Amino acid sequence: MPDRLPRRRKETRPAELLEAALDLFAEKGFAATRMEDIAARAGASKGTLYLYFPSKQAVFEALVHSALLPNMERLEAVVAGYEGSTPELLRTTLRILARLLENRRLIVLPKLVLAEAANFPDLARFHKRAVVDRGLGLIASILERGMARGEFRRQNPVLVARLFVAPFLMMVMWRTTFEPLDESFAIDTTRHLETHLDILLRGLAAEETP
Amino acid sequence: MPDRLPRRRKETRPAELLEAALDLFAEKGFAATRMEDIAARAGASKGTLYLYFPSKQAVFEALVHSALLPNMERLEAVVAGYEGSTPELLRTTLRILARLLENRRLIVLPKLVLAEAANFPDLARFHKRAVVDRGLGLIASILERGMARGEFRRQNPVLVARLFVAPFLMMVMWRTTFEPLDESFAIDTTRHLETHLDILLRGLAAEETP
Amino acid sequence: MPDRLPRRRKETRPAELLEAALDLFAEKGFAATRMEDIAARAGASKGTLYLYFPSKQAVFEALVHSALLPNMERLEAVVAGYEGSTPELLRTTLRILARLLENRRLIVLPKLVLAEAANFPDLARFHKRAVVDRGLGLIASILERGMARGEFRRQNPVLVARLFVAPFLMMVMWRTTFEPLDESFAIDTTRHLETHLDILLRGLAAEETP
Amino acid sequence: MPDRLPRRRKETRPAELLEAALDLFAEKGFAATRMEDIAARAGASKGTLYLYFPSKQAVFEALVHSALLPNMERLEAVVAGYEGSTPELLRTTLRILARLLENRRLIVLPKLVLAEAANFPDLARFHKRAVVDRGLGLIASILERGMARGEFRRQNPVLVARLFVAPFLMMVMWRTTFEPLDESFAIDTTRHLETHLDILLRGLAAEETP
DNA sequence: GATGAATGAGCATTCATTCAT
DNA sequence: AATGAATGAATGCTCATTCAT
Repeated sequence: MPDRLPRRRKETRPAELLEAALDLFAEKGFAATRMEDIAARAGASKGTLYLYFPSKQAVFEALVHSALLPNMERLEAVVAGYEGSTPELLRTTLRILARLLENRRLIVLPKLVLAEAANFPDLARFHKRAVVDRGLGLIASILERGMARGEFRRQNPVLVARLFVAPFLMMVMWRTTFEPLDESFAIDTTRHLETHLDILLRGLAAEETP
Repeated sequence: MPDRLPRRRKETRPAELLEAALDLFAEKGFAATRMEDIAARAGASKGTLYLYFPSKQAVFEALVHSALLPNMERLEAVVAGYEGSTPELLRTTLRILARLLENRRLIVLPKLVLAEAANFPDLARFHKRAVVDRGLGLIASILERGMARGEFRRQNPVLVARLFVAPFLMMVMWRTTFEPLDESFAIDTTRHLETHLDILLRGLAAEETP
Repeated sequence: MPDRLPRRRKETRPAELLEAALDLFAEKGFAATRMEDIAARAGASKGTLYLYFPSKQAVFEALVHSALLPNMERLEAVVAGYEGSTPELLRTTLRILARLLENRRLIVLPKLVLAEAANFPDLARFHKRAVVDRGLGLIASILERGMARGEFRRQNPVLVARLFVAPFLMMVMWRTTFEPLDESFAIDTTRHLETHLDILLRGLAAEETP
Repeated sequence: MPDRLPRRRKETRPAELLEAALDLFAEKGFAATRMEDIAARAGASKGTLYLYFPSKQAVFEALVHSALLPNMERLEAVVAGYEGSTPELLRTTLRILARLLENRRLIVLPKLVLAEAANFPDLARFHKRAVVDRGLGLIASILERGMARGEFRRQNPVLVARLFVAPFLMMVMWRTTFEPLDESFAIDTTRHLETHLDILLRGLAAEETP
């Protein structure tokens, strides 16, 4: 009887399956990951996987929902409650995002969404709305706060938000694309992003009013 | 009368086939594009396609080689012959790259390479060496020129080169991923990149020496 | 009502599939037999065939293993337990092998192995070791027994074993190659082999010791 | 002008093409040999090959005709003119055939005919008539001569002819199937056949009439 | 709830053969 | 006579999905 604890797992099963799926998607990409492999890694059978998710695409979508949205909300909460200077808020935001980039499994999700967008336009649309637009909106609101407080010079906040985010995208693509090829391709994320912020803050600084 | 000159097209056929492949890869991605479709769009048969390219992967590779390398070389030539101020050189570089971004078909190639890197690591390695590293090296050399001439403050040039490039990557991903979903998602590339350069140049400007 | 009991046939399926494969290989040869045909003849789908055998070659190999080895063992057991005179043992051996030749489906396997040896060298190697060498060794041991007991004159037993076997090979090739072309090409196997044994035994007989 | 002697080869071209085909069939078997390869090895183009042979099967047939029949005729001539004892004639016949077996390229033809018989029944039929039946007939006539002259005891000559030939078939299959796998699998053809003849002649010897 | 045997649509690739030049 | 570009039928294999147990 090596097979104890069979029931009662109903609650945890979906999470276990998603975790297995995330691992495999990270390792081999979406197309190369077989439903059977996902089930096997989660210690379940193919049938069970289909019990919780009606299709491979559904697994992918659930993964995106479950992994990205909580982080989104956490970040929004931090920003909402912030009291200090806007440059400091921007630095805090950058560091929170940088910490997310450290999570080797999490980081593959945006890459996957981008890579598979042509195959799953609905998912891409959802991701744009729920992650991209919402994230850019959050950054833009920070920038507006800075402009309103005279800390930044006037600029289109949405536009700058995209520029603020671009180096994160670069890191996502680099780490998911090139780093797996060879360890020596690794980049120092922190330095990359701190330099980014440094240049950005100087570039955004309000004109000296002599 | 599209059906004249059937034989002796050995010279033009590969280019026609690559063009068709690029169109389809752009539309549907690599995996979803069938060899038969490529051939058909080029007005040829499957067998003819295999006459010129031994595999689907080979088509992809030939596409990357033929489309990216010439532009790389053109850019290097411009930079090598430049005489004016470094900020102007950076602006010229940005505009050349921006114009490449306008090419709706060309732009899908980097996206594809990134998306398929896991499936074609050799191609990814080649692309990193021949496009990414080479391109970043070129930008870094421009930045070094500016620092040497006292136009920019001292910074790690490779690091800054990556920051210079990040918004281009963002545009590539945006235009290939989100714009096809809905026309209204389009971004004004020029404004995006000009703002980027504006902030970057300010952020990099040499300290006032009073 | 051939369509009952669709599931839970895991135990019997491989044998059914191999039987179908043997039929088709016998009829059309290895190359000309399609996996789909094998599956269809076994009342299964292509996918099911691949569920049990990872490739066409694997089907072939399983067939060779499953059909030849048991007979090999049976024959060895008979020889090992034999008590009578060696000429009688040789005659018994010949009759057992002759009976195997009667099996119209079994007989195609050696023919196939020979015909496909260039395409499947590993299989050929295995077959040489597991069937040819082992069989020749068995015959050689019988011949040695006869020589040791003074029933046969001294001769290289391995060499003679090959001569003992040659007419069986001839029957295999004849029946698989020429008989299918025309019924009238049939040969009386029994007479062929009994004559063979008759001549061989006389040719091997110990010199009269006057 | 590296391309001299273009014309005038009309006579030799077919022979060159057949030689190339024989080489390749010997190396890789019939199915695995591509028409393009045959043409290339003969220094010609695919089109030229089709100029002389209407199909791959036709190449095969021409090969069988051109390579086997002359040897057949040569052997018949030797037998027809023979004057000595029948055992000696049998030994001479055996040696002529043994020498043919030494020809590594020639030897693959019977193997190919057997292997491909299912795919080319017409060729198999032709081969049976023109080579097998004719050859067995020749041997049978020698055996009849020996029985008529009281050198051999009475036996069905056709039946014994097949037994005489069986070890040659074994050598053909062995050398074409197992020897290419590993040099160490080589057999001493001469000893094999001489032992065969020795046993056969004893086995056939007329009864001592005391 | 859970299983895993069964399905079959889908696609890359090969190569004998044709025929305009 | 000779070429070689073009064709397209044919087939092994994969894997998401279904469903009887």
